[in-house]
Amino acid sequence: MNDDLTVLANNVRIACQRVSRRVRYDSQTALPPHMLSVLFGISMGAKTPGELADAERVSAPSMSKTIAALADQNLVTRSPDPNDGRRCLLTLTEEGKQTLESTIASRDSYMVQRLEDLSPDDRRVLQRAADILLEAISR
Amino acid sequence: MNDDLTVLANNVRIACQRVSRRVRYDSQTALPPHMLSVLFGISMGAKTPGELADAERVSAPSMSKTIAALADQNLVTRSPDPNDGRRCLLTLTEEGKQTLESTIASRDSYMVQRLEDLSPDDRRVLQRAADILLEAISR
DNA sequence: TATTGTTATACTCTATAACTATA
DNA sequence: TATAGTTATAGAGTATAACAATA
Repeated sequence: MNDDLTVLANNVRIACQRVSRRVRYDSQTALPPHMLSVLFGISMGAKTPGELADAERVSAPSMSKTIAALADQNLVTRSPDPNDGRRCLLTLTEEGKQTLESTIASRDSYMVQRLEDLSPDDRRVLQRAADILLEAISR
Repeated sequence: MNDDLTVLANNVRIACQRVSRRVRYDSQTALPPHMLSVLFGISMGAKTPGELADAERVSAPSMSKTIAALADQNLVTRSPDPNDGRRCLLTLTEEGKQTLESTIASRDSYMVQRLEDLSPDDRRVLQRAADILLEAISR
């Protein structure tokens, strides 16, 4: 039917997965991935454990445990929701923000090293590709 | 210093990680990721548990266990290396090949759906970007 | 003696089931 | 009665340490 598109899809998928893997493996992380994802989720606006469990596709008890661990390390604060006593509201501590920032910086620094020898033209291609991909997977 | 490059690196990284995540979450997989990685590793030429442990950045005992599980499910065969009695040589069974193929097909099918509405121009951009990225991370 | 792979044991992350508190 | 979150318990996956077999 449409083999060209399948080939493209495969190439794009492989490239994205390899980049992700290298970023994960080769850059410094102070925390395991599931904890970082939660910090990132909160920084992106998630407020409750339930929201985060849905977003991370993880069970509610798993998220409880992860959040408890983050709270133990003083990276996240839990406070009761004044409007709904069943809920709790999550915020990043200063330490949590810093941990997240330094992880992002380390990952970006890895990517910068990979991209710094590219021509201006190649950089434009990558920037456009990033935009196209984010648009394509958000539809 | 070079903020433009940092911004580009961040955008590219985010796009790749989101694509990877969506592929993992939204496509059908018959096996957990670590098992699939091993099947893929063997299909790409890895021959021994040690090679795979290095490639996957996993301990030797973990790899032993994963391979044992794959052998139990008749997806991989272990046979003694005739030239070195300490080693064992791994091969995919027919069932292992099929499992890998169907997973790849499912992932590519997910990507095809995401990309099928793109213009020819956008597709060219993605193809070039995939090439650029693979080259950049292999240096 | 060094290397390849496995077994023994323990820790982490995850899940389902059961529980508490609130709506 | 339903919902948000936690606690109890168990099942994967991983790691380090100790071991067996071969180089």
